[in-house]
Amino acid sequence: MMDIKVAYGEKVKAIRKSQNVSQEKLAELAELDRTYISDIENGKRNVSIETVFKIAKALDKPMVSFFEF
Amino acid sequence: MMDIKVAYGEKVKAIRKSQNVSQEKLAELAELDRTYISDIENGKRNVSIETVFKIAKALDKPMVSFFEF
DNA sequence: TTGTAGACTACTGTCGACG
DNA sequence: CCGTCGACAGTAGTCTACA
Repeated sequence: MMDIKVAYGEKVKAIRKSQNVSQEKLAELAELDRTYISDIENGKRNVSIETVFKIAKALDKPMVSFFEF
Repeated sequence: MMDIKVAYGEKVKAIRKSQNVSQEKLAELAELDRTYISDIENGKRNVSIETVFKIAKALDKPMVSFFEF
C-alpha cells in the first residue's frame, strides 16, 4: 500500500535539494514554518492542497511534478 | 489569482459527471462523507492529499488529472 | 542545517437533519 | 440528487526551544 504522505515528502526533498535550497529558505519562500517543512519531507504530515500549491510555487514547479510516481 | 480549492473542486465535479456518478456514490467509493464531497466540488474546502488520493482512486484517475489546469 | 518535542488555534472531515 | 446548517473530534500548521 502506497503512502501518499511519504511519496510527496520525498518529492519535495528531491526537488528542493536539486535546487540547493535549505528547508529554511523553502519555508521562507513558501511562507510556511521550517519545522513543518521538515515534517512534510519525512512523510509525517497530511498536507492540504493549498500547502502543496505554495510549495510548488516556491520551487517554481507545476503541482503535477509532486504527484508523478 | 487562481484559487486552488475552486480549481480542484471543478475538476472533481467534471470527472465525476463524465462518469455519471452521483456525489453519494463517489462518497461511498472514496469512503468520505457526501456533504463533504458537495463542499469540495463547490470550492469551499482545502482538502488534504490523502483525500485527493482517495477521490482519485474512487474515480480511477491518476492524481495528476486533478491538477492539470 | 535539520529533527524533534510540546503547546496552541484554526480548520478538516463526520454526521443527522432539512429543503 | 444536491446544498447547507450546526455540532463535534481530530489534525494541519505555527512557534519556541534544544540537540
